[in-house]
Parts: sequence; structure tokens; C-alpha cells
Amino acid sequence: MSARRATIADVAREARVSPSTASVVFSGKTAVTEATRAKVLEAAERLGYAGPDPRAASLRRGRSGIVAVVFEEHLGTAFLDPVKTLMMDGLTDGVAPIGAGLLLLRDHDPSGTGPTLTTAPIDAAVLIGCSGLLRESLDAVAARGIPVVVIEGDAGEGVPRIMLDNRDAQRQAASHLASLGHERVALLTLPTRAARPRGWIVDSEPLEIDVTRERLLGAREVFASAPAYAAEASSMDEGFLAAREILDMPAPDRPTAIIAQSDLLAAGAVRAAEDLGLRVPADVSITGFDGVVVDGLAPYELTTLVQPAVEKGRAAGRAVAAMLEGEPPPAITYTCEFRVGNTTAEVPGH
Amino acid sequence: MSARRATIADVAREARVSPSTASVVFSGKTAVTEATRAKVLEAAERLGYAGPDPRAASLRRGRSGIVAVVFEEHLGTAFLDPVKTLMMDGLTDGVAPIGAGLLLLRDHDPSGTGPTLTTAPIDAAVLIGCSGLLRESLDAVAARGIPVVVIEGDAGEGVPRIMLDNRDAQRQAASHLASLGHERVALLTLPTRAARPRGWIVDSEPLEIDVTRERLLGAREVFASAPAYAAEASSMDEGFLAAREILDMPAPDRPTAIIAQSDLLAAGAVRAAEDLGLRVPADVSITGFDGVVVDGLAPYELTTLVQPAVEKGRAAGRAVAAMLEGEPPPAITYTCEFRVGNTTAEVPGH
DNA sequence: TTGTATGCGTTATCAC
DNA sequence: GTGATAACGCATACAA
Repeated sequence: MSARRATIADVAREARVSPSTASVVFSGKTAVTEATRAKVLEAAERLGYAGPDPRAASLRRGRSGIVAVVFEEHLGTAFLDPVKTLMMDGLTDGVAPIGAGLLLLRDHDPSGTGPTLTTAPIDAAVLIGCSGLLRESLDAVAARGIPVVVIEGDAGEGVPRIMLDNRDAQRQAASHLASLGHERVALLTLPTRAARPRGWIVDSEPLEIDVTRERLLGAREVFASAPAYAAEASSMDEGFLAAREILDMPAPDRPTAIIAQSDLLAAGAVRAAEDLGLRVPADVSITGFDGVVVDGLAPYELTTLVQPAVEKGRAAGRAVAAMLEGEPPPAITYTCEFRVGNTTAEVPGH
Repeated sequence: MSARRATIADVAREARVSPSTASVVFSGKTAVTEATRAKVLEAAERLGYAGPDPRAASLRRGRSGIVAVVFEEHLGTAFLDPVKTLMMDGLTDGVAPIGAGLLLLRDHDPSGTGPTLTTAPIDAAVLIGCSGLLRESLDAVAARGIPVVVIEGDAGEGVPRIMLDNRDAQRQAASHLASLGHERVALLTLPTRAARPRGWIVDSEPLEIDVTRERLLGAREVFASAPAYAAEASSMDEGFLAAREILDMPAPDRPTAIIAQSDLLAAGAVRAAEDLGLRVPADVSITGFDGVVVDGLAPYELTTLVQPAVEKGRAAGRAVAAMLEGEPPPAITYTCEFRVGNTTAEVPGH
């Protein structure tokens, strides 16, 4: 009934032991007589003490048991992306040994009220991509000695990265199309920057998002002047809308192939082609990226690049765990596996 | 170069101001002369001070800016469920006004090393479902005065709930089937408890998960003796496997309808029926639950119960936000909307 | 095994 | 607008 909530000091007093003894009873770090243990627990019960305050404990320990996961986008949409979901899956796995919880954070919090990399009580951070905005807060985090790992992004010197051979991989897909005789190829890309409306990419446009840029450059190594259209997100709906514009022209000019930067976009493109009365792959070839299972695309099986998404997440988790133990940060690059499906074929009239 | 990291006290000393003044410069809670502000910032710069330590700040303030989201299952799989994803979406929305981050937690951490409801520095908690195990830690949380809201679960007296009319809703679907002449109906349910292997539910079996129980009881109000088979999770694969067993018998005994407790399960069941050479809905009627878009199920459109998943998450977020402001906890019940698709029809030979 | 003493880094309160 | 002071609640080194 006291206005103030009971603290461990109160419990110690009530149990007639010292604060440190009471503390030890709860932390279990040192052996305690069964008798005193019971005394303390009993006193705690009487006072309605619910165990050590995590805030105070984390200050004292210097650890909060929390790892931040920073997304570039709205959190709700992040989980609509199967690749992100798989990465989260691996991430939970990777941090399990150190028993950390995952705190969902946004790269740039538009509300400005939320916790950020610099204001949240975190032990480490995993960045999914890394925009310019984020780079600033990163200095503060580094200054504090908080381990940071970035998955597919460049967070500057000294920040270990979990990488993917995006450029090489995308080039393989492009080469595959070239070998099938395709020449008029269009690129269907992920967003080039946050909150960009869908539309054709102009040459002068900065490609702020690493994944988008690398995959685009990989494709252009084969098709140097291929036009590129950026979707607003990685979803079938976006792929559908984008592909409808891309394919919206008479036959001689219409692209004979679309290189999509994600499987969801590719799946949407397949739908769009069908919608326009085009056959895949007879009239239009389409490649994806990710190698995720796209529900309901059967009987199509995308020609795509299979990336180890779960493994990437797991590696990131393990990396921050290692760094928290004082071990050196590993830098890892994963490679994609090119998989030929039935959405690519020789160019029409070949 | 010092072994110790600089604190705000060091900065104050370096800038020749009091600690409180230095603090105010960073928190911005009080007006400060531009001159002193510059002095302090400069000193911070020199000392490599990266701003207030969130751990200490949260101890002092009594707020960490973190809201826990507690799942009953492996976190990775939680995001494979579209309903959960939608709820998370709404949840981020709901807590945005108080600017809180979401900490992902598991109901029962098997590793035992992770942060839990009682050891994590949280301001509030949102439970997705509530198992018996969780109930214990809940007392501790309540004792600490931390607001808790539960979505679709019973967390005991005094814990406000965001509910769904599961029982009534499921009864509607059952009545619909009854009105179409169905009599031999099987139930395809969600798990009855954590980590239960898939298989037929026996009468004596405790139904620990509220959603499963309520929907089952709703269906049994119409088909009192309908056999029920529990899947291991809510996925198309599970639905497929379960339905194959359910439908694995000669025609006179085979169920003419399956009431699935989720759209994913229903979609899997549709596939299983096709696989067995049965037509949907001519030979077998199938109903779902959730009203989510199941990619690739076209041309089928499930007869299902549409639930406001995003709204549920948002309501939960708003509820904890309100409670943190000292307002009384709202208790909300949402209702499903019954939607007839093309996966249900009159019983064969009617 | 238990107790004593101290500091973790901040911020709220109040007086000036 | 600025400064002095006092918590916030705990865990650890060390002594007993």
C-alpha cells in the first residue's frame, strides 16, 4: 500500500539480510543457504517485490540484452517481404546463444518520437541496408562501442558486412538472357531510395540503395542501355503495375525480356504479361531474384537467383554475438545460385 | 584515449558548466543560452561523448520506450502467418504516438538465456495469445505496474483484452454449411497447444489455445460430433497434409465439408482435395477463417470469416499507450464478417 | 556464506 | 538561464 514500489533494499531489510545477499538470491550468481534464500523470497512475497528492476540492472551490468534490428522501411511492410522474414528467422537463431531480444527499429523515424539507434538501450545493432541518414547516428553508436553489423549495405569503414554477390549474380541472369538471343531487355528494379514513387529511372538519378544499384549495374554489364523502371516496393502488386507499363508498347519495340530484382516483382510481371495476352516465356522472358517460394505461381517456376536469406540473418546474429564477446568481427560474402526455371526462353523469332 | 568512456559529468566539467546544464543541452527540456549550448556541444565533441547513455536515462526516467510483443511461437514462424504480420503492422501504428519500439519476445524461451517479460526493460507488453506458462510471469509484470494487453487470449483478471467473436463467427460458417445440407463435416484446427504434433483431437484433450478452442466450440454448436484434426501450424503445407488425412477414406464416410480454422489451412485443404481428385466445392466444401489474401489460390475464393487483423493490432497499441498515460484500459471485441466465396456448395446428391 | 561500501550515468527538483 | 543536490535500483569487489 506504500506509494513507493518495493526495492531490493526493502526486501533485504524486511528479511534482515544485507542488500547484496538479497541481490544474490535473485541473480543466483553465488551460493546461498537454503534458509536465507527462503527468508528473502518470503520477504519479497510479503512486499510484493517482483524481482530486480531491469532498467537498474541493465545500467549496473552495462548490458540490456537487446539487439536492435534496423529496417529502412515501414515495419509493417518489412514483414511482407519473404526475404526479410527469412532473415529475421535466421537472426533470431543467430542471437539465441547470447540470449538477446530483438528490438524493431526504423532507419528514419518520421514521427521523430520513437526510440532510435542512439536513444534505445541496446547492446548491438543489425542494419538491414544502410541509407545516408543512418550513417550519422552510426557514428554515435560506434563512439559508444556498440557492435554493429550491416546486411547488404555500406555503413562505412569498420562496420562489418554480410554481403551478397548481387552484381555478379545479376550478371549471370543477364548473360543467360543474352545467350538466348535477347537484346531488348528492360529492368524492373527495387526502389532506388526511400519513398520514391514508381517510375522509370533516369540516368542522373542517384541510386541510394545498394542492393538496387548493384543488381542494376550487374544487368547493365550485359545490357548496357537497358531501360530501368523502379517499383515502389517488392511485391507482386508492384511488379504487376510496373510490368504493365514496361510492356505497354507495340511489338517491335516491346522488350522481349524483363530482369526483375526480386521474385515477387517477377511474379507480378508474369501476371501482367498474361494480363496483356502475352505468353511467358514464349513472348516475354522474365527472371527473378531471391529464390523464395512464390505461392500460387504454379505452373511457372521462375528463372532466378537463389540467395541464402536465412543464412544471412544467422550470420549477422552470430557476428554481433561474437563482437559482444570481444572477438573480431567477421566479414562474410554469400553467393547466389543461378537456377533456370520455365520463365525464360529463346527470343521470339530466333 | 581514456580507458573510461566519457560521461555527461565529464562533459560538464570540460565545458565548465554544471551537470544539470549539460544534461539540459542534450534533452532540450529547458531553454539554454546559445553560448553555453555551443560550449557544451564542443566539449562533448572533444571528449567523444555520444549523448546520454540510454540505460542510465531509462533508469532515471522510469521509461525505456520499449513495448514488448510476446508470441507463443518461434519468432521466425510468427511472421510467416499473414494475420500476425497484419497485426504487427497495426501495432506499430498504435504505439507510434508514444514513440515506442517493439521488442520481440517469446512466450516461453526454451534457451532460457533470453530476455523475458520480467527481465527486459519494457514499459508495456502486448501478448499475442496467452498460454499457461505466461500467466506466471504476468503476475510479476503486473506487480511492477507495467500495462499489459492481450490479443485473443485470456491473461486473467484485470488484463484488458482485444477480442474477436471467434465462436459466433465460426458458428456462422458452420450454419452456412448446414443450410447447404452438409452433415458429415470435419474440422481442421490450429494447434491445441504449443508443439503438438499434427493429428486427430481426442475428446479428453485439453484445448489450451483460446482461439483454437473457441472456433472449435463454435463449429460444434452446429455439428456437435464433428471430428477434429489439428495441424501443427497455420500454413498451406500443414493444411495440405491434414486434409489429405481427413479426406483419406471411401466416399460414403468421407466428409463432405471441411471447416478450417485459418485461410492458409483452408487453401492447403483445397489443394489436397484437388490432389485426391475431388472437386471443390462440388465434392467437398471448404471454409476458411481470417479473410487474408491467399496468393495463388485463384480461381478459388474462400468462403471465410474476415477478421480486422490490422485493426486488432492497432487497438492493442493504442490500449497500452492509453494505459501508460494513466487512462483506463479499454476492452474491445471485434466481430468477423462472413464472406461467401466459391469453395462451398450444396452437399453432393442433395 | 554474508555484509559493507561504492558507483553505474543520468535527470528532476528546487533554489538562485 | 544556471547550478547544487539527491535520488533512480541495483550488482559487484572486497572484507569479514
